Amino acid sequence: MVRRAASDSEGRRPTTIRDVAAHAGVSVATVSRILSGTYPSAPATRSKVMRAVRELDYVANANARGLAGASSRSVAIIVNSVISPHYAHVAQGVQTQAAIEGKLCIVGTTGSDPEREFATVQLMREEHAECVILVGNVVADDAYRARMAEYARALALAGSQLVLCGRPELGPDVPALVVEYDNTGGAHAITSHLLSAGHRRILFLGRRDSYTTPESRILGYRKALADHHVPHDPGLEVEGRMDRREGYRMVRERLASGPRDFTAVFACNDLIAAGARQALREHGLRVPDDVSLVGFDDLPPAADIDLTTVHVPHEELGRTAVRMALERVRDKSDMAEHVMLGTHIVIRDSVRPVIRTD
Amino acid sequence: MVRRAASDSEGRRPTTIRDVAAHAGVSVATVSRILSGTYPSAPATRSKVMRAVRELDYVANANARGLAGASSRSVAIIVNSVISPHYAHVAQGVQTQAAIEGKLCIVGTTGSDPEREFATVQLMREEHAECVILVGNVVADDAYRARMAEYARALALAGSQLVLCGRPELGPDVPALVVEYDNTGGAHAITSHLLSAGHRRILFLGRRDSYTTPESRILGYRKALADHHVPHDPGLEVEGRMDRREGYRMVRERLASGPRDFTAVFACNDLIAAGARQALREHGLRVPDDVSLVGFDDLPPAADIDLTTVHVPHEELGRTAVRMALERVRDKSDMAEHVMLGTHIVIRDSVRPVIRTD
DNA sequence: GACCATTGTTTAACCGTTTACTACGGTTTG
DNA sequence: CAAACCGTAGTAAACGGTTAAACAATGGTC
Repeated sequence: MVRRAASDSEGRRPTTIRDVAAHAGVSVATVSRILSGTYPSAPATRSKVMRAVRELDYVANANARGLAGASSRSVAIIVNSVISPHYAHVAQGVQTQAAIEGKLCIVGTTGSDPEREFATVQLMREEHAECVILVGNVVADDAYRARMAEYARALALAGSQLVLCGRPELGPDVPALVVEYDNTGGAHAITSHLLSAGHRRILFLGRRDSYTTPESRILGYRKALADHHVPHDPGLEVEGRMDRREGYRMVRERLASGPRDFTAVFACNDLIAAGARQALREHGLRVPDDVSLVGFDDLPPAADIDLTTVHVPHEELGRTAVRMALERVRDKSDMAEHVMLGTHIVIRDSVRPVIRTD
Repeated sequence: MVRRAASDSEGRRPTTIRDVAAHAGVSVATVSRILSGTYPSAPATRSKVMRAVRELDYVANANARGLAGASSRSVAIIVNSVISPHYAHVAQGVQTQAAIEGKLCIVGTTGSDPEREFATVQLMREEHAECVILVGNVVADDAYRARMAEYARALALAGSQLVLCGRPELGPDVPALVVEYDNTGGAHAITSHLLSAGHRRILFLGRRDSYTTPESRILGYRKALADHHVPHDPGLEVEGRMDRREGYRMVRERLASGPRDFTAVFACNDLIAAGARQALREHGLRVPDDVSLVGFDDLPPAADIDLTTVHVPHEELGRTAVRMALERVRDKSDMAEHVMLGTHIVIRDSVRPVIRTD
């Protein structure tokens, strides 16, 4: 079996604050106070202690520190997957802000499995993270909401704070912060952009009922149509998941099934747009000359394919989530509980005015 | 607004193991043992305890648990940036394996700043992570190596384990695991692929100076040339950073500066290849008809542009790093300390046999 | 009916910090 | 001149678990 007996496993055990105190000839409390810098101390004592720390290569034990009441130093973020650019960029923002605040970042992934999401939140609760940031869209049925609301309360009770990042709130009395971005507004703006260019039949790719993100985007699309008095044809809303392959599939199937009945495509995100673009090309249709194409997200690949799209402030989303949560936890102030960050369209070269053939 | 006033901030403090014990009518020790499942217990007691846990919504305090000697539950990973696909994929592997082993994952980012890297390792030491995985290439001068070697020793002393992932080892007596992949072999293979297609003048795009990854890739390139008895022209090795923009720049400048003197391009990674491809196209050169193009990494964008490239087992890299480190920490066995994962070329549609014009 | 092995539980000693209290010289102050 | 104050530093009690060792209950054996 494993021996971790004090005898052999480690010739020396790691240095503790006691060792430092002894080495510097002061008390443990003094060392603690000097290291946390939260107390006046005589310069002489201070330098004695610092020297001891250096000589013994001492680092504090985060567990002990956390136990003894000092607030934990960590921020938790839970995402579907680390390799999705969308989540990665939000995570980057979280990282950045966490680093600024001197915290470190615990990451959990769920693979889009609600059960794993719950389990991960629980883990973060064990870990006493200062806040738990849940990012990304999700199927939001009532059972889910109710259960997550419980978790939010449990976190609050433990002095932590749940943050919903890029997803709608759980309910009126749930102690959770919400940092959203304007999906509907962005979709409205970019649809209007197409409409202003004269497009009337705009294919929407990526409809998925009950997923919050595509749902609010499609709302913006419909509203823009209505505002421009363009009749809404539900047949133009194609259903599919939010990845490149699906974008390819949706357009390919659409083109195979009959004559082209649209002049522009609004892909629910840039990945879908990339796939759609490929399918269009393979069908001999050039973007933007033959078909206009827009996306949503403005992640790096969008620039690569000159895609006009909606910019989502991913990193700012992450940073804001951390900032708000920490202020909340620190001051217990009555700060905003719901923030909506703006989106705006980024015009590149994937839209052309429609040429009226009639 | 929400009231979180200090007075009632916590009407109840979070549940402790003592509360559970009282509620179940057993001792604290019994609860602890039943929860960690590391001790026989009567079914009746067990169910009493579990019920109490459920009723009180108890979760253990990770800090206390970590303090009391049970090994920590976390794995640390340090990367340059979360939004780089390369790192993201390795991180995904780390996440996956960590989840399997029931650990969670602390992530630190360095922004390629060695100083921040050191600081982050130190933080992970405080945090008592079971292992610290350092991923990505780095300028590896002697001073850096020596200092990192010290950190490796400090970690080992504390029962943790440094893992270098995708970078060369620090030195002979440094207690650090190394999980690499075969950069040189991959570069050799794909260069040979081009050579077999008849290409003789192959432009190499990437950085040469002291960064470990491009350095070992260029070595494979040169060796393949030598093996095929093709004269090596240093003028074909173009210098630039490892991103898309630079790939674009390098090719553009090259084409602007004189007649095209190459038939194929070996981009040091897929991003460079994507940029190069765009520059080629803008210059009226089609891939692969006019110019063959290969990359390195095999990340998703490569498939999008039909790029023949070298597959790097990113996720496996991460998984292996965690697996090895944990076995090491557990058994203190004399396992392999240095693993080299294989790479292989993935043939898509970006290479054509050269048409001899002479 | 005393003895023993087995099983299940409790007692108590840590783990390494933080943080009230407290102590103590030396100034001010009333 | 005693009292209040100030800046530092020490003492010791948490913090919430784990775990070795002690202990009680149980049933089987001679």
